[in-house]
Amino acid sequence: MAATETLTAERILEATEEVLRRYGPAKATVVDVARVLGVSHGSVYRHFRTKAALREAVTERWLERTIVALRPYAEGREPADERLTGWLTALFALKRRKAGGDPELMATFQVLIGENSAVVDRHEDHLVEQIARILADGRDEGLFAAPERDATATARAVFDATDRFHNPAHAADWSAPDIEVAFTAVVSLVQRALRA
Amino acid sequence: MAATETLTAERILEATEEVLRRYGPAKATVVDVARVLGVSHGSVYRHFRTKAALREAVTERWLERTIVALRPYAEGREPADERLTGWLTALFALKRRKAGGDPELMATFQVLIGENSAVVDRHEDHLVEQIARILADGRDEGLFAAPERDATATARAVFDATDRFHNPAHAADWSAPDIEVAFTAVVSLVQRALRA
DNA sequence: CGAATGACAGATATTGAAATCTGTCATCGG
DNA sequence: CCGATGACAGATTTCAATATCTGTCATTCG
Repeated sequence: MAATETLTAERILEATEEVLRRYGPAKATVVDVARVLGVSHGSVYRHFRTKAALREAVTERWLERTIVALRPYAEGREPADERLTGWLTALFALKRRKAGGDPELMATFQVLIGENSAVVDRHEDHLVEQIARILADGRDEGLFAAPERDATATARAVFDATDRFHNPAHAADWSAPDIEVAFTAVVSLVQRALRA
Repeated sequence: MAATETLTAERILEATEEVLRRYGPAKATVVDVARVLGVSHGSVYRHFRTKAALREAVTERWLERTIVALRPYAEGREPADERLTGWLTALFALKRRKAGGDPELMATFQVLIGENSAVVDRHEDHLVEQIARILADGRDEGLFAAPERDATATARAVFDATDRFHNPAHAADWSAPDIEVAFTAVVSLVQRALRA
């Protein structure tokens, strides 16, 4: 293949993603990754100590994309209530599109998530921080009531309350006919709870 | 064993539950059930058309117990907001005790739930109806605002918002140290949303 | 006569031998 | 000198032969 290019962690991660896509989490091997790159599997171990570390890095990269996609809502200048609904809707749409568009890839992703709970915990903290930022802005704008405790705790509650609409564990439910209705109902419940 | 007693659907269900407990969902067979009862497996098929129907019946029985345990809250005479918190807390405690006390049994239960989504859907409808009843009482008492749509839709939103604290898919999270805090935060979010 | 049995066919699960994979490391080549 | 290689040991997975299970039904038993 492109044996001329130097072997970087980045290129290995891309190849790993491709192998995971093609063979799924059960059959994707380090040897497969090396084959895609046209190198020996020993070379892969120069950049990643174990297969688990490699898969963890892929998981991290994958989750990072969600953070980036949601940043516009977290950092926007619109009224906080609109940004919150926008953020929640965007997150749901993102996950749902991924789950609906390629169920196998979603299943793969779910396996990786299950393997890397520490990475997922950090990712959730990032998401909750984005919500907390919207809540803090909302309080400053007088749209949201001042939280009883800190904004992060309330943000976590909002994240937990909408769990059914972003946690991949529920992906199977997202093709139900009335899922949109259920989502809208929970979002307006949350909005009512926050309103000043 | 007690070959003198007549073979009833009830006795078969008890035996099936025991076999599921002992061997788990993967290894529990109709032959095992028959062995526990001291009959031939053909006799079991006189009462249940298939193994799937037998497992479905066990699942239904299992879920029914939750409905019964929560009825006092659904039908109590205390103020509706207290009843709602009580109901949600009782449901969480029930599931959590089951998950924490016997993780293997919980895993078995989860497999059965996955196999019988129709039964689970009906069960959820019952639970939502219990919440709806509390909400309707709360509206009559002037504690809760009149719902924008019907009480059942709002009840479903409350059920969905607390999903993380009763859906067995999240059982693994329930031993986290701050799960109580997270639960309390979501419940007070919900209460704030409902308040008149 | 109606409930229970057990032999049976096809489907599913188990098992253990063979193949593949993971992770290491002495060696190679630019 | 430094990244890449490939042989290797132990762990894991695959595969096909074997055993068990599901669901039916003709027959038995009380």
